[in-house]
Amino acid sequence: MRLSTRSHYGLKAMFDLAQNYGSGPIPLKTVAERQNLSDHYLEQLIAMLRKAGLVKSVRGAQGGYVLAREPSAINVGDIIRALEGPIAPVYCVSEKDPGSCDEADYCITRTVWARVRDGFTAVCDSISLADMCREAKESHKR
Amino acid sequence: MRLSTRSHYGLKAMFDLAQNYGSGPIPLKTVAERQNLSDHYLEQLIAMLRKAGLVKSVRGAQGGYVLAREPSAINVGDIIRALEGPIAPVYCVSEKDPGSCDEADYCITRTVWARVRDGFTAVCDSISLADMCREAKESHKR
DNA sequence: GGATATCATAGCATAACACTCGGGTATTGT
DNA sequence: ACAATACCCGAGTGTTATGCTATGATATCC
Repeated sequence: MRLSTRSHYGLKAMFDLAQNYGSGPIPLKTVAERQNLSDHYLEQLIAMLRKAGLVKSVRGAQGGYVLAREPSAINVGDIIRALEGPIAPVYCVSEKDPGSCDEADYCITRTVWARVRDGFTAVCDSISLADMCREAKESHKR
Repeated sequence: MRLSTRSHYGLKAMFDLAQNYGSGPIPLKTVAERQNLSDHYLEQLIAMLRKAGLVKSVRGAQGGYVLAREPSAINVGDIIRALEGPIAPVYCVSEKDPGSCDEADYCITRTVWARVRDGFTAVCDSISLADMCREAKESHKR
């Protein structure tokens, strides 16, 4: 099981924006430098996040990106879905468009994959950016 | 999030062997036909399962494959690991060889991926082939 | 010894991934 | 006005994984 680096980088970037939430728009270059990512590549990723309605952009000088909602209202699952598409361990149990499998009715393996998917999404949807910020604060104390 | 078809096909094949557990070795061609898979490709997959110690082979005429252990002692996680390698949403939290990330100590996103991984493995390791056989029997009643 | 199987390796077309590059457009401050 | 800043967009590219197919060798049973 593997996610692409899109999720990896995307979560880093979103976490960065969450930690700076309230300080106005943050230029992408700043995020890329802080998180040690290629800024050109990150641009493509943030475009996906913008189209998914997770971030808002402010163009021009002193512009940048801001979270579209409060950190507590954005969770890891949102980010993964925006960057990797609907969550599906195998195509026939895709979140979106269940996939047309003629064995769907009686296929036992299918129900297994559905449970695997649900276990995965349960975790992803239970962790918000706000949770991560809180955790970061606590780990910094020590 | 996506698994390759290896897991998809592999689970189907292993489930087939589980349902025929106790009837001696099953030739791969039979499994492939029943599960509607390319037998040549399945051969490669079962080789991986054999090397992982999940199935035993009997060569020659009247030969075939048998589960190496009882269906209750083989779970979905075993099969996925055999076919896809160690489970890791992102490289830095791989089950095997955690990956050398210099940010590992303080990286918050890393702890998130670890939780995602654990949620995933918890489900996979909780479903055995025996469970699937039982489920199949019950759904057949109806 | 022939039929039936597993075993092993190589090859190959397609697609996804992880970028880079080169521009264009909007906004701000001077 | 104009330059600097920063978002926006599409095309191109090397690498890797995927999902096969094909060919042949080896072992075992009857």
